[in-house]
Amino acid sequence: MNNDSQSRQDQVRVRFAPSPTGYLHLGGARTALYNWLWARKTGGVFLLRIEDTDTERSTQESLQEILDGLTWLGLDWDEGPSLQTENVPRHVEAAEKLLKSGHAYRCFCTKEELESQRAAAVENKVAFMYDGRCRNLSDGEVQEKLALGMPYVVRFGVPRDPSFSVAFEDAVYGRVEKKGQDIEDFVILRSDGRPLYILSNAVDDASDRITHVIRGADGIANTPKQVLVYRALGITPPTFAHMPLTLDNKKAKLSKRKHGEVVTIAYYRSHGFIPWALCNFLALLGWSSADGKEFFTREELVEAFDLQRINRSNSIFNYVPGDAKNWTDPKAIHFNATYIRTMPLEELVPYVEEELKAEGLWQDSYAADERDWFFKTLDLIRARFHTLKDFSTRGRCYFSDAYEFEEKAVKKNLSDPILGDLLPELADRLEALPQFVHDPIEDVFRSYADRKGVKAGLLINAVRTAVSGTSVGPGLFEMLETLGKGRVVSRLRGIGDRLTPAKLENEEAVTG
RNA sequence: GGUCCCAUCGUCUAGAGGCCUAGGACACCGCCCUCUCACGGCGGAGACACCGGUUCGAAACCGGUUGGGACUGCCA
Repeated sequence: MNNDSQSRQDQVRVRFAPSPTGYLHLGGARTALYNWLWARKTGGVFLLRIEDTDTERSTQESLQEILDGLTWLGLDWDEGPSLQTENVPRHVEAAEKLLKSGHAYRCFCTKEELESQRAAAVENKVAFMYDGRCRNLSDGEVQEKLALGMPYVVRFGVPRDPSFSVAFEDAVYGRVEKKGQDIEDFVILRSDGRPLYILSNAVDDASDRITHVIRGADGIANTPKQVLVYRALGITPPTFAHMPLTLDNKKAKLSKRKHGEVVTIAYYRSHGFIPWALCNFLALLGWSSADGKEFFTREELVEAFDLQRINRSNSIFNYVPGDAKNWTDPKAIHFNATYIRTMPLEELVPYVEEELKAEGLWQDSYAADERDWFFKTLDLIRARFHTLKDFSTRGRCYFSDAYEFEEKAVKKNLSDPILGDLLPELADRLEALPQFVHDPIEDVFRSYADRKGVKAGLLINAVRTAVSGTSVGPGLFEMLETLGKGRVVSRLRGIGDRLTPAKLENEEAVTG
């Protein structure tokens, strides 16, 4: 019992706190992942808090997409999602407390005044920082302005002792210290009374009893301000762990506006990624395991993950626009392909089922009478696939007779005129086989090639293209066995009109 | 402009002063395997940004330079 309450007190509590103003993107997912990993590793709690205080930009669709994305990735949360807007009264209360304790003050400067000051500073290339003029207003002056109904914001009054500085120990970056004189008297409450991020975030982290704030390094700059808020409120700040940012190949921030859908999680879902493959890839952007291992099951990654092994330098998401083969970071594709190729079949099957259903290629028998055939087929074809999409595109010929013929493949493998005579005869011989399995099929090909004085390769490649439409794929004899006698024979017999340009012309002449 | 952070192959990274003529992964190239394409195996090319200092010894520590990034909102 005692132990329980003790451990509850020490229990790690982390959160993912996105603002629902856009899509769940790679950076956000990685932040969520690191938090989730830390919670799972420590037996802690992972909570989800939606920071929707920017009411102008927050949308329901965005929130839904974030939730869907996290669910798809398998990053389950233990508490929430809570909405930050519901906590606004608590934030305002904190601001009032700070006002009373003298840590904050009312500032009556208008936006316009500040903006012109800022513009002038930029023009003169000098640092702009609010000069704190309202800080020295007497009680009488404040009352007077309030009586006049003048709008005001609430600013945090940073101690102005020249020797004052704030410091915190970052779990990734080490000690971070900032001089008080380099910190502006920042706004914590807008003139309409709504709280701002620095305040809300700190107050919510405190009331959510967050122990570790794991977030992007872009948050490091305002962490000293938040530490100031915590202290003024008499709260012990959480441990901060800032993770390096992920940038594009020009070292610019990843954004949907600039890079398009490729930075959104939804894109990977719709383009045939295994969710865990994406997580595994993302984990390695800014973190590495001590033993150099790269592929992890969830359990293994939870076990191996450690805040201390998070990098300090930004990483680059190696996406090159316009590269058809590498439509996203090549290493991400490699991870996905490796998962597809090596994961337990029973785990892969549901993903493929979903894909085939979406493309109208699914048969209920695949889960019943033909289950064994289905598993065997997936096992045969998955080795060459990069995404789940490949099962419905490149793998189409295994599930449907309506597969495409690649022009290049037809030209390469079906252009020899002799095939017009060979293929139908070969079909007859295959049809006559009592056992339509690998070795007998191969015997038919080899002996028929011998008899006709052609290379077996000619027949093999021609048949591959005839039954699948492409020039690449698994070993032909296993492929034919999987396809089954009926399909193979009918496809070979139906191939006539695709055979040679000469033959095509003849047929046209006859018809015309 | 100011404050802060970062700096190893094209990319992700290992590296806590001698284990480094710098290791792994992806991508690339070659060879092998082979009915094609993958997989796999073997091999190749490919990096410590620069300059100083500390030290017997520096990729590692210190300083500077350069480069990059973050922040600099009554956004989050």
